[in-house]
Amino acid sequence: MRPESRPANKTLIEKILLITRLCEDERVALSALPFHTCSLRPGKTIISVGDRPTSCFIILAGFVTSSKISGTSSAGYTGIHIAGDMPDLFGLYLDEMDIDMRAASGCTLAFVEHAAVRRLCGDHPRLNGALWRLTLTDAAVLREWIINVGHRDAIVRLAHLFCEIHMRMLEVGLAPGDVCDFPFTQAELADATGMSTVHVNRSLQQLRALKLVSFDGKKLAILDWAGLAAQGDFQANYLHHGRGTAAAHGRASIEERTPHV
Amino acid sequence: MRPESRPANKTLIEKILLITRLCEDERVALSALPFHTCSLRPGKTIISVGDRPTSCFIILAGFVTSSKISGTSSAGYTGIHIAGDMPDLFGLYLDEMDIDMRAASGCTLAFVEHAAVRRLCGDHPRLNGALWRLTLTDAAVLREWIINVGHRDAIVRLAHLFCEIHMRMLEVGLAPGDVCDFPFTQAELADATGMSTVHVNRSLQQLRALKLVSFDGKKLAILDWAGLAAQGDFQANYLHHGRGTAAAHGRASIEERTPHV
DNA sequence: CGAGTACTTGACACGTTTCAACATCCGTGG
DNA sequence: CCACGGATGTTGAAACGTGTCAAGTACTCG
Repeated sequence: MRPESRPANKTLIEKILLITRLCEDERVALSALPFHTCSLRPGKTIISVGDRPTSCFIILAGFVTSSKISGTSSAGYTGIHIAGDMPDLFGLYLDEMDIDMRAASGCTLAFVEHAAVRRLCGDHPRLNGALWRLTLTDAAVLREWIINVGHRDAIVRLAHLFCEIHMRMLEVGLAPGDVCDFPFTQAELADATGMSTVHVNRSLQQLRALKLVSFDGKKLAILDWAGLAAQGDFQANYLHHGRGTAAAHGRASIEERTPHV
Repeated sequence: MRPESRPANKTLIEKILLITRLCEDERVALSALPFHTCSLRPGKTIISVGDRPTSCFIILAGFVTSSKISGTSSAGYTGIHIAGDMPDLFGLYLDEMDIDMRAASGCTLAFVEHAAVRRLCGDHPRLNGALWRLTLTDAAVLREWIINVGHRDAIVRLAHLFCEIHMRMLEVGLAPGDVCDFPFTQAELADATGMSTVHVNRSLQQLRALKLVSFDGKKLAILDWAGLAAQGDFQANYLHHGRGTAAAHGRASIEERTPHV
């Protein structure tokens, strides 16, 4: 409730540093962002379809899921968000939320008022770009999910999901020794992959039998990265790691790309 | 090649007007954007995975598809883009393209250099916001596609796709009398919905038998909107029509949204 | 007119879902 | 401490939706 004073949005800064270089000025501005943290129990709803939030949040710890068709028995996840993510940043420019978001585990969030973010973006063009880019990499993950749930079959789907989560956890330093938290039930994996709980169970057993992963509903351990990536048809390019080129030196010019017909 | 002089980015302005109010200043700046148009034959590749474009394009006429796993026989569409869209705007901040884009029909595109767009965004904060918002509504469509291909069955999937395309065409004035162009083969619908060509054919026949749509590979006519929307589990909210509220008067405050646990 | 492309149809195979029963784990309260 | 109950995981058998294969038809364009 009351604005916290400790500089805990270090998490966001680190995340942004993954993709953009910041000057001192910009770091200071980021650190000065007013926010307040709060802790949520697993299962707690954060936002619902139709909401018009005036703030957005950074996940400091834990997991958050996005879903649609909440009414029905099966949820239909559109995304899984981990520490460092800012999953509802898109609310900054979208009128109404089109998804529900829930705390998939106990988690702590840092809320920032939209107004403050807008001010930040106005004052610091490169931070504006960095945040915009954050929403674009999220969109890139959405594209991959479309392929995953729509065009790959069960075992591949699951393997791919594990690869993605693990890779993203690695990126933010949360997967030491190829092990990371992943407190999801098989039913939740079913929601994330568009399969039935029973089939998730069976596919999991196959992945275990192949000695690719170990997963107990709490921790995810990758036993054989190359093998799992092969099994999961996983190429990490869509995650857009590394610093973006705001002043891109592209190789392909317009002429090369669009031969006139 | 040579910068065109006629003011044909009217299309983009109209699109942006759908979501944001512009002042005279901003309209002038938009109209002054240097661009050059080109026409493409159907099937022409526009961008490929790995490209690092230095410009982006607005679709002035025709249809463009985004896809992944291009190598394989079946394509795996991640999106269908129509006139007024700026489907690769995300390249402005993403290093490498993670999708392929093809002209699905003959189409004419207007290319704008990234540098020019960046300048525009720097000079006009509200245009910056409008373009950002464009990428966010695209992302909202991606979320819906995840649900569509992952959680709905064949007939519903197809019906939903038809609803979406038609609604978006309506939005930009290209579906007078509930009829719009939609020059796609059944094989392409299969790529877009993650089903086999044969099953697309059979599902189509069911939709026709229900007198919901008429579709001949060129034109799409909605015969019964309410019926089709029901059949397709379609709610238009995710398209985020109407003007966004950059200075949102939200009802839900942080306190309401996030009870402290 | 011929050839290629798109569409249509039928029969069959297969992956996945559903249902139902059972086992296991874990927190809670007696 | 143990007993209980609920949620989670596991297993089998059967039903169903969708994919695959293969043949055939209709259309379009040169």
